[in-house]
Amino acid sequence: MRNTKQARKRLSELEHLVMEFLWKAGPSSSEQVREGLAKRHAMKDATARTILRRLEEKGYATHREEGRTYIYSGVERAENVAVRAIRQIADRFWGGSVTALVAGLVEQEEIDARELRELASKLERQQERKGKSDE
Amino acid sequence: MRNTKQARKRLSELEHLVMEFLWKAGPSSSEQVREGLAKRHAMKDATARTILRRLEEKGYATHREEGRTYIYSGVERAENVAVRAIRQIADRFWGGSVTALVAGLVEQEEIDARELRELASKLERQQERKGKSDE
DNA sequence: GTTTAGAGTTACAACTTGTAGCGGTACGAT
DNA sequence: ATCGTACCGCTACAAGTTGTAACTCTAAAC
Repeated sequence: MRNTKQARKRLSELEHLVMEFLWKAGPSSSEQVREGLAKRHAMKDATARTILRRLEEKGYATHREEGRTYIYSGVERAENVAVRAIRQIADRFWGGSVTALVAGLVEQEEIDARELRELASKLERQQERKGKSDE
Repeated sequence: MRNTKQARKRLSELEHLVMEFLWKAGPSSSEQVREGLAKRHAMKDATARTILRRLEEKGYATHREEGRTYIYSGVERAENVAVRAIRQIADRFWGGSVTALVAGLVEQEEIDARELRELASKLERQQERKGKSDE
């Protein structure tokens, strides 16, 4: 089944919105998606179902059946998808170096160097704790 | 579909490739672009010109005329475009927080916490030096 | 039995993407 | 002056994507 490690297609604007909803709200029916997004983007039920189906075709979502209702959920955690996207940007603009990318973020003043250092220290401590308890 | 809101359109695969070339090689004629990308993506001259024209329409490139030749160049620095893309990802997946995004990168092991801290310290020192000399 | 919620199927116009031909024209060579 | 050539503008077009949804069918709810 030639479909294991596919390079996953891009999401359209609306598809993104729906995925965001799924990630935030958790497993949902098409109707819940439609209602949940009504304010940001109104659509008919059939439309919501089409988007969900396409997301499943593209490999971003799956569904299980609950009675006669389809409950959709994201296949991967949001972070994974996001990180893949970032990785692609790193590849394109910083020769694949995520470190360089972060440096770029600081340079462009998207994040403050001090804040970054504090964050890094915190994460480092967390990691150490985790490392110890893993032994 | 109506994409009335002009928040800069997305680049297609080939458009990306051409922009990368422009950024790396600097101002170039369509012919230079075509030749420069020949190995990665062969195309006829007319095709190269179409892509360049579209890039200009989308606001990513401009051209000046040199004799009867158009010399194209990127409107913004690559970093700006990249950072905008990252910002968008931060918006989508981390509620707009670039800090959270970086934390996510560490969590997903795209970058090591220690490495990040070292980078942050270095950048912080650089920033201080710069801050002082700016006075 | 009739209504109805929800799935499946099909459609379709607008837009995008990659690809390029054709025609005009200003230059440089003959 | 003439002619080939390098370049540009304009036009085209098939595939694919996107947003939007109607229409149909079926099983469950009254």
